[in-house]
This record gives sequence, structure tokens and C-alpha cells, in this order.
Amino acid sequence: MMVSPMERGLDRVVALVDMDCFYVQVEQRLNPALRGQPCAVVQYKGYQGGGIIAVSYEARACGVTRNMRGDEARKLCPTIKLARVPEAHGKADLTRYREASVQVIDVMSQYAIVERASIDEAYVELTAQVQEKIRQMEGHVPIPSQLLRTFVEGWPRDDECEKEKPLNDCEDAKEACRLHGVTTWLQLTASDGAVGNADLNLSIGATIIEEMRAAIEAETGFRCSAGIAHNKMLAKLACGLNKPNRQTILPHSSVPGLFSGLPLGKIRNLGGKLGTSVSEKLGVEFIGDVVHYSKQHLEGHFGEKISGWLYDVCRGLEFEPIRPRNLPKSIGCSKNFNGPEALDTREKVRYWLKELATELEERLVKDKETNQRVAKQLTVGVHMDTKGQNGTLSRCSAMTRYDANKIAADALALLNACNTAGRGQATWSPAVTCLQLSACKFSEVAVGGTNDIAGYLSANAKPLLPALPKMGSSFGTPPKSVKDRGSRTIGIAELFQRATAKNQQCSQATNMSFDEGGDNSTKEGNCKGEHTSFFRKEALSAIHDDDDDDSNSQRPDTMEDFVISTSISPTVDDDSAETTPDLAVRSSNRCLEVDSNLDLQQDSGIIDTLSKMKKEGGNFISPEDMENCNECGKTVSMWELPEHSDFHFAQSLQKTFSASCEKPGLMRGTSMPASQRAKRRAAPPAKRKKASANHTLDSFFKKSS
DNA sequence: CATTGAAGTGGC
DNA sequence: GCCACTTCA
Ligand SMILES: Nc1ncnc2c1ncn2[C@H]1C[C@H](O)[C@@H](COP(=O)(O)OP(=O)(O)OP(=O)(O)O)O1
Ligand SMILES: [Mn+2]
Ligand SMILES: [Mn+2]
Repeated sequence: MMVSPMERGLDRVVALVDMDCFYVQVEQRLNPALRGQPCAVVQYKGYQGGGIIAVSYEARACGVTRNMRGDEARKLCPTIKLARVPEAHGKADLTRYREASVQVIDVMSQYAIVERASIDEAYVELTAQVQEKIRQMEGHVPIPSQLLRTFVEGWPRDDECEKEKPLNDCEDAKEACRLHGVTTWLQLTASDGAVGNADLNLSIGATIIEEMRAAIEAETGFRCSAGIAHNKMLAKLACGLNKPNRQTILPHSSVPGLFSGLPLGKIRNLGGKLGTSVSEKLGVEFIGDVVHYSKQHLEGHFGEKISGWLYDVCRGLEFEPIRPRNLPKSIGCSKNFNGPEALDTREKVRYWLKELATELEERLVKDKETNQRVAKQLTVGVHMDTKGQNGTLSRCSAMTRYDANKIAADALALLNACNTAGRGQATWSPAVTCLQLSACKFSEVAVGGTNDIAGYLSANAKPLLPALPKMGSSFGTPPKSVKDRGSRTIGIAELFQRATAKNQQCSQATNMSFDEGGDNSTKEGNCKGEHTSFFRKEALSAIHDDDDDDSNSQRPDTMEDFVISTSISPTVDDDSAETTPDLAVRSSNRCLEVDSNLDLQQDSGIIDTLSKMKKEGGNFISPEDMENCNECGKTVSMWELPEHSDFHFAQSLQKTFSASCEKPGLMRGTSMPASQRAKRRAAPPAKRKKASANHTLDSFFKKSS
């Protein structure tokens, strides 16, 4: 029995846009002498010419690849130009590429809703625009001249086009073949009169992406490739089929032909251990081979979710939604210290934590101004030079201020627990081979500027739209004045997009208070997907199980040894910072608020901050971080506004819904589970220290004593 | 001796 | 919710 196109997701149109040799293009734009040359970008020129992380297509022709050392590349390609990643704070600094990425995403989001998938690629939701354009076209179909940079995978069907013409230029032959494929495919598409023709939808999506890519190049100077298909997995795959500077349509009907010879590992999420285990357990090489196995058979080897996903994917089906999100969800930095560089003293660890924290602070401050949000959680990670053992661990604490000294001090306090030498010792063991600092759990802050606040409110107050609003008029023809908003005041389209995204999440949430009552968790990307990477468990079990599944082999918690007894002191609300006894760090699922005072007596820079904090009662908050709550008029640190607003939200909730409520599901789309909202409600807003996830040690002590 | 990010899940 | 671990760029 046939399932409908909708059930198979063939009504959707999505694209994946990926920049060509991105870091190289960034360097070439900066330095014209590099353009059109064999060229690569390296990190840390010192060791054997540095490590290559991006390669121009001219250099790829010589066999130069990522992961090569600069010296190797020169052997293969003596004329290669090597550009170096900038360095700051003693480490590689990727700011230049992040900023270029923002430029690209900004242009893209003028055309449609996008999901930033990495520094150089984004998914594009085209379904609504395609439908709008179809209405406008009144039965017409795209013509080949609208698809000048487009390939159709699988077309022409027999690859012997133009064989009678002896074309001596290979590029000319390829172009002729491309055009032939596009033309014949469009003809067949037009002759299929069915409304809701899936291929027609793809062809129209492709015309939009042609325009979008032209705009990207015009406004940023960067070239890219794209894939257009009915789901993210196929779009990603298609994008890589005709790089560089080309886009590829992958019609559903071409999937079997392509998949029959496509190695499993080429599919997103099958490139690692899971893919290997699928290959081994099923005895297959190509993704197309998987169609021969029933779902039941697959479930004999893999979990239910993985099996269902595999069963669909090998047929070209996938249902991952595009999650509207233009910004990263975390901001972090890390540095490796290999071999002899490993940090074996407390001073070295302290020094590098400070360097990392300084970069982090700079990026966070810029992020706050640009994106009106603040991170609420700090995570510190470390790898240690333990052989055999797994010497990696991470710990988190509340982020309360963007201050490098405090960040570094807190991080060191969290890490003290894993120095076997003990807190007072000068040595650090096992030696640290990698340090990471990362900030996440962002909350929106209403920023002071009158212009910005007005724009923000009007965007949020827009009338509710249907789940899939007609966005043709908003997105389809971006204003030619796009240029002047290259850098970072929020544009009309983006505001509209944010409102739209929110409306899609809370379908008819008409009962929300005007300002949405105080979930300040950033609206970027807070919609949860049904099932993304459940891949970890399967990959893991693939290793531990030899033949049969679910041997829950117990992994020894190796770092626990280091963690047992070192002192991390709590910050207490009443500021009576007593020295506390040593304690086990991990025994509740609460991240720790550390008092780093005890750890940094020798560091003058940090001492300065510390003494300042002491003077301010240990709770210093700079005036520019203060906000007025527009509910009660109280002055609150912007860091606490989310919780403060939650308080008001809960109050209004109680009034509005005291008798009869909507379904709890209504609240999805705000970032917090309903259960948590309820819990938070009682907390006094202004004076409360940190009632939210990043907990102080108070509650820890309450529980454990 | 690649390095430096970033996103996501499931166990607990 | 924290953390370990996988996958990807
Ligand atoms: N393993 C890595 N380590 C560090 N940086 C990386 C790594 N892989 C990729 N990058 C950076 C450099 C790339 O220019 C950028 C985008 O990656 P990616 O899209 O995979 O390749 P690319 O853009 O260089 O070439 P392509 O034209 O094949 O897309 O991310
Ligand atoms: Mn790329
Ligand atoms: Mn990429």
C-alpha cells in the first residue's frame, strides 16, 4: 500500500548551503595575492609548517589535504601559499572566521529561515517560500536559465550525453551534460501535471537558492555550494556532489541509484563508530543495501530509534526539522598542551586558564552587545596525561559576571579537585594536556537602548500567524538595501523570523502575557527536536557488544579517584565565607558555585578583582549591568532578570489559570519545563541569590548534612 | 604531535 | 540537571 507524499516528507523543500574552502576564502578576501592560487590555511607555523585546516581547490588538485603539515603540502605543491590563523592570548584565534560566518548567515536569513549548522554551513527551510512562489507563477515552471549553476543528480539518466561532439575541453563537456540533465528533467517535471509535484517543488527551491547564493557572493565575496532536497540528510549529501560553486538538486527518484553505490559513512551520523558497526553487523557496504532489511531485523542489532531512523534513511527519508537558529548556543575556547608542553604545575594551569578566560570574556562581551543575551553557565574541561585511563572531565558553575579574573578563578577552583598532588602543592599531576572554557545557557536581556527595546517589543507583539505563514512577501525579494545592515543591528527580516519561529513553537498561545511573562531563555533554537543524535548509545554499545546487544558493561569512573577530596568552597548568600571541609564534588546533579578566593592568593591580577569584590560585599555588580524590571520597577542585575521575570510570570500564571488551565503542552517553546516553572515560582525575586539551575552549594549542604 | 570549536544524546 | 561520549566542522 502506498503512503502519501506528505507522510514521507516529500512535501518539504530544504537546502544546505556550505561555503567552499571557507577559511581559505576568508584569507583570500583579505589578501588579494592569494586569490586564484593554490592556497591553504595553517595553524601554528612552528611545528613542521603548521597543521592545515583548509585547502583551496587549486591546492587540492595537487593532493594537498586537511590534516597535512605545511611542510608536506609544499612538497606536493611547491607554489602553495600558506595563510596563518591569527593568534592571540598565546593560542589560535578564530574570530576572523566567526565574523565572516555571521556575514554569510545574515545574508541567508534575508531569504528564508535558516539553521546555523556549523561555522560555514546552514540549513534553509524553503517549503513556505516554494508554495508562495508556485501561487505567483500560476502554472509556470522554472526554465534552465534560472538554474545556471544547478545540477540534477541522476540526470541525464544515461551519462553518454553529447558523445557525438568531440569536446576537448572537459569543463565544456561537463557543462553541456549538466545543461542537458537540467533541461530534460525540467521538461519531465512540467509534463507531470500533478499539483504538489515534489520535483516541481525542488526546482523552485533551487531557483531561490540560486538567488541566495548570488546574493551571498555579491555581499560577502564568498562562493558556496548547496544541496536542495526533501530533507536535511539528502540536502547535505547533495551539497557535496558538485563542489565548488555549484548547487545540486537530489530528486527522490534518484535516491536508489545514488545510494546503491554510496558508502555508509557518507551519510551524516554514520561517519563514525555507528556506521562501522552497521557495516559489520549487517555485512553491508553501501547505504542502499540497508533497504533489504526489515525493521524487525534492524531492531535485532540496534535500538528502536536507530533502527527506525536507519530504515527510513536508506530509503531517502528523514524527518529532522530545521530549527530556526542563527547564533551558536555556546561560546568556548580550548588549547592543547601536548607531550612536553603538558601543564605540570599549578602556576601553568593558572596562567593558561587566565589566557583562555580573557579570550572568553572578550567574546562574551561582544556577544552580549550584539545579541542581547548573557551566558548563565560556565563549564571548564580538562584532559590529563593519564595513560590507559580516561583523564578527561568537565565541571560547571554559575556564570554571574563577564570577568576574566573571576572566570579563571572559578575554573581553577573547580579543577583543584582533580590535582592528585593536592591543593597546596605547586605541582599538578597528572599533567594537563588540554584546557577548555565554555559559556552556555544563554538568556535574553532587554538592552537599554531605546531603539532596540522598541524594535524588540514590536517584534514580539506581532499578531500571531498560521503555523506556516506566507513568507513569500517577506523573504522572497529581499530589499536591495540589504547592504547597510551588514553588521549587526537586528534587521527587519530577522525580527520577523524570530517572531515566526516563536509562533510556530507555541501554536496558539494566546494566553501568554504581553512580554511573554519572563522566560528569557534565548528564543534562538529552544525548540527540541524529536530525535536527533541518539547515536551515542548505539555507537557505544557497538564497541562493548561483540555479537549480541545490551551488555551493560560498567565503565569504571576513572576520574573519581582524583575527585574525592579537595576543597571547593561554597559561596554563601550571607557572605559569611567560612572555610569548608573537603568534600566530594559529584554527588548531586547541581553545578557548583565556587568561592575561588582561597585559590588565588598569589596572583596579583586576580587579587585585585577579589579585593574589589570584597569591598563590594563579595557581590559586586557593575552599574551597567543593572536593569529595571518593567513589572515591579525594581532594579535587578541583568544576570538575574530571567529568574526575576519568572517570578512575575508565575504570579500571572496563578491569576490567569487558577481555575482552569490550558494543556501543559501549551507552554512548550518557552525554554523551561512546566515542572520547573512551578518550582521556581515561590522564590523571592530580587534578593534571591541564584535559584536557578546553576546552584550554590547551600542546597548541596542542606542535602548532605 | 593536527587543533580548536560546536551540537547533540542517554545514564544517572 | 550534570557529565561522558559521539559526531561533525
Ligand atoms: N577538523 C577541523 N579542525 C579545525 N577546523 C576545521 C576542521 N574541519 C573544518 N574546519 C574549518 C576550516 C574549514 O574551512 C571550515 C569549513 O569546513 P568544511 O566545510 O568541512 O570544509 P571547507 O569549507 O574548508 O571545504 P569545502 O569546500 O569542502 O566545504 O571549518
Ligand atoms: Mn565548507
Ligand atoms: Mn562545512
